[in-house]
Amino acid sequence: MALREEILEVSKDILIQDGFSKMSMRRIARRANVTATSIYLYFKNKDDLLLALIEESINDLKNALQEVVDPGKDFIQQLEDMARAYIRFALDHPKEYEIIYMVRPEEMPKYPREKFNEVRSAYELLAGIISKGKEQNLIEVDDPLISAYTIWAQIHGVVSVMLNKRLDTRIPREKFTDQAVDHIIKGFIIQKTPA
Amino acid sequence: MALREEILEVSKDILIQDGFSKMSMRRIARRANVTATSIYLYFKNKDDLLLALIEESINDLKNALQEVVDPGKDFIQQLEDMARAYIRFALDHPKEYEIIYMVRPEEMPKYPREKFNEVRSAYELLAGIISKGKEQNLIEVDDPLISAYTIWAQIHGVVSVMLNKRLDTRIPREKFTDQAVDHIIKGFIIQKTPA
DNA sequence: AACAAAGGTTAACACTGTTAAGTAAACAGT
DNA sequence: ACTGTTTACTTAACAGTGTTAACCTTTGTT
Repeated sequence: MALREEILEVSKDILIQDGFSKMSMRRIARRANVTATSIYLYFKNKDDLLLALIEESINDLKNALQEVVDPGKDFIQQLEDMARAYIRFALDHPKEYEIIYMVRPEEMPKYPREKFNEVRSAYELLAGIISKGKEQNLIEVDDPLISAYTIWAQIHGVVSVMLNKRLDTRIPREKFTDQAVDHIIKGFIIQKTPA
Repeated sequence: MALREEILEVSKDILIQDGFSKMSMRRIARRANVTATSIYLYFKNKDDLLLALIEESINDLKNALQEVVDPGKDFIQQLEDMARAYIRFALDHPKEYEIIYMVRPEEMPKYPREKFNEVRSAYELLAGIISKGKEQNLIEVDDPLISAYTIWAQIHGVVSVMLNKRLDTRIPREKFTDQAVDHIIKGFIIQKTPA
């Protein structure tokens, strides 16, 4: 059973150091001092292995977010903290973040629905915060879950543009993230004092 | 020279119908009634071919956006039209949209910088609209280009969550996009009348 | 007629994911 | 102590991959 963990570790190393295209069964096996076929004793196929890696990464992200949650803080501050934690995680562990969104679902129809529930719990972390804001009438929200997804999606977009190096070189990263976070949050807040 | 176009067309067909993993040089060649090596007469390698496909898709997206631009319309309406046109394009041509963001830059360091300039022109389409809003003091903007990227990123995130089937099944797609567009735009607008 | 370029081809190399079949060691039951 | 079975792995093979070097034809030019 130790080999399973070894395979996961080696796979992740290769993925991070050498890139996705270099992550072949034989290469993984070689670095784990077994043959490629041994991997199939612990994973149904390559997709299944990839899935396990995705799961790990999702958990890491979830933990990074969980760490930053502080119910004592002001509501808007909480939203901002989470957004920034998310962005920081993605920029600090770009490969790990990429893994999460790497699966092209059309090519992986076997992707088990229930696996996504672990991501869901992260959404619900955010939805919880939003619900509180709603109670305090600080925020204009219909369904907190939808709002959580909306915020999530927007942040993911911001991050993904940066990770894919799609950002104009003339734009400083920090200014971009600052403005993005600012706008995303403002999109939800009820502004009581017009500028 | 006609073969080059034939290859592009066949490649796109395979990519859309059979998925990325099935898009092999030999399969493309077979369907174009040539041998795989012939492709190398027109494209340096597979990445180069993929790049050409990306370029095509970007242009299609750009055209879809261009169609919707109408300077006669109200500024906020223009923003919304563009956002909706973008989302519609992505949802109507998911594979084509995916192609645009398919490149994993780490694995494709040869990606020529200047190619991105064509995307840039699309950003500048958006930046132009934003500039007008700034002049009219309808919008709170520092640098229109940054804002254009921010909006773009947010919309991309929204779209990408849906395309990757990451959206909670309990959430109706339309409600999600409506709310997303609403919030993204509101994040930029100076609200004069608090609710 | 001779030469060169254009537009292809065949054969091969070193890889890929995956499967069927085999092996060798550890353990369990009688 | 002899079976039988399970566990953990290996070897060999299949069909496919991207890519290159070398080789043909056909076409056009001088």
